[in-house]
Amino acid sequence: MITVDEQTGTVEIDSDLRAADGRVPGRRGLATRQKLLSATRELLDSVAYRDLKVVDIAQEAGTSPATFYQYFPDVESVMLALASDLSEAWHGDLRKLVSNRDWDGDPDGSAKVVADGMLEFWTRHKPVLRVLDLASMEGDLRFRDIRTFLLAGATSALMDLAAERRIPGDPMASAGVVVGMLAHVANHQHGLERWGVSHDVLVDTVAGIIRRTIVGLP
Amino acid sequence: MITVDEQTGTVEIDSDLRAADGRVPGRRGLATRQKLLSATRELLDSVAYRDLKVVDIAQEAGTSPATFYQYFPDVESVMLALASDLSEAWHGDLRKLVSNRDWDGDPDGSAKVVADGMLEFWTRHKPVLRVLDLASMEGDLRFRDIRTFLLAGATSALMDLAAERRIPGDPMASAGVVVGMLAHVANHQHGLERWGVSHDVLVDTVAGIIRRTIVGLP
DNA sequence: CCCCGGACCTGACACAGCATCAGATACTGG
DNA sequence: CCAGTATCTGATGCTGTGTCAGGTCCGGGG
Repeated sequence: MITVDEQTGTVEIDSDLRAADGRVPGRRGLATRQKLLSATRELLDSVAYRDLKVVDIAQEAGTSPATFYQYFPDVESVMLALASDLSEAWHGDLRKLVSNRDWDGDPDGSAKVVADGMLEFWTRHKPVLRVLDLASMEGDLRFRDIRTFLLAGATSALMDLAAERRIPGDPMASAGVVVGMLAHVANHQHGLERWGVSHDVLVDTVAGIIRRTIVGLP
Repeated sequence: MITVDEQTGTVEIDSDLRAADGRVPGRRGLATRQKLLSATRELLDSVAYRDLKVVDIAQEAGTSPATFYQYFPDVESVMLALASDLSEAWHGDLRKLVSNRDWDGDPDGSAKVVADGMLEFWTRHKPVLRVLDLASMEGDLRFRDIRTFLLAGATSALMDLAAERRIPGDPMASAGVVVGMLAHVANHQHGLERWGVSHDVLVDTVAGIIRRTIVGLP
């Protein structure tokens, strides 16, 4: 459920939030909840997920651990909320990144825009996304569903593209693998750069794979 | 092996393992250490990395937490050891998986064997590898170096292949992206299967990408 | 303006897991 | 069989978790 408040511009996802005691939080409470979410995102830039503690999140948010437990049962749930918000917010944009392109007129340029856009998105939200990835791999269905939803738009758009063009091989598999590749490359960009691969070369390489796998050669 | 003691700043060049008190472990001690490593690997099949506790590892290994600390300073170090062992053991085999192929005579078959082999390897060692991946992403240099070493053989073999064949684009980037793709696909195989992509179709799709990116089309 | 009731926050606490060490136990060579 | 050393662990202080009762804040009715 997504609600948009026209006056404040606030986007509220999941309208039936509850505090630990069953209360429906008001304005002040939601602000605190938001501070906890931001604090978590902030900390995740510098501390490993494994070392992320409730105490630290509370302190970063300028509140106490007890307050934390008013809004989340544990750290994992904060991650779930962060991932869920991200997913709701970007699902559509990622789809558009693929579908709003002129694939017939400029296939190479389109592939490059998609590659660059995905890498940019993944890099910007890396801390949350790598936890989302880990939890999905570990078999947590809640995280996996969120991940699936986040990527579903882009994946199905790529799939349609591949199907339309009668590319040899399974369109679903091709789209899934390409999206996965984008995610992985973004996550390990730093590692690749250490091997002397610049950002631009990376984008070109990935764009080339998209081009050949999804669009096909002329 | 080179070890740097963070606290004293001592650089120790010594292939021998040391217990917490500086002793060189004997047969019995090494067996205990090994039991702790196995217990950790075992537990990682079913519990999330974040929830992996020293107490549980000790219990699974049939010993006490105090003993754990004789051999490892913390859980992260066990992971480091597991990842390092894996890397040493498979570095060469992964290289051979790529280089011992008849790329001229049977490029499609070769690509498929590489795809299948990599996926199989990754799947078999998934619990350790996904932690290795996460820690690398989080910027931990010790893990990143291990990951780099593990993949260096296969990557450079693919790179040579791409360079020999004068494939358009940067060979290093192509090889790195392909290896990353393999890793990612293996990790998220279960998720892709849920979208109705079978293992065989996945192997074919990935093999196709290797074929087109590294070997080129006839 | 004050005061009241509910929304919100937190100090205090009991308990789990971390990390260390001194002393007990088990193995091995002689 | 004993001495000596390798190995193990119970006891312990400390950090972080999760809960609750009671305190603080705030907006609306009198």
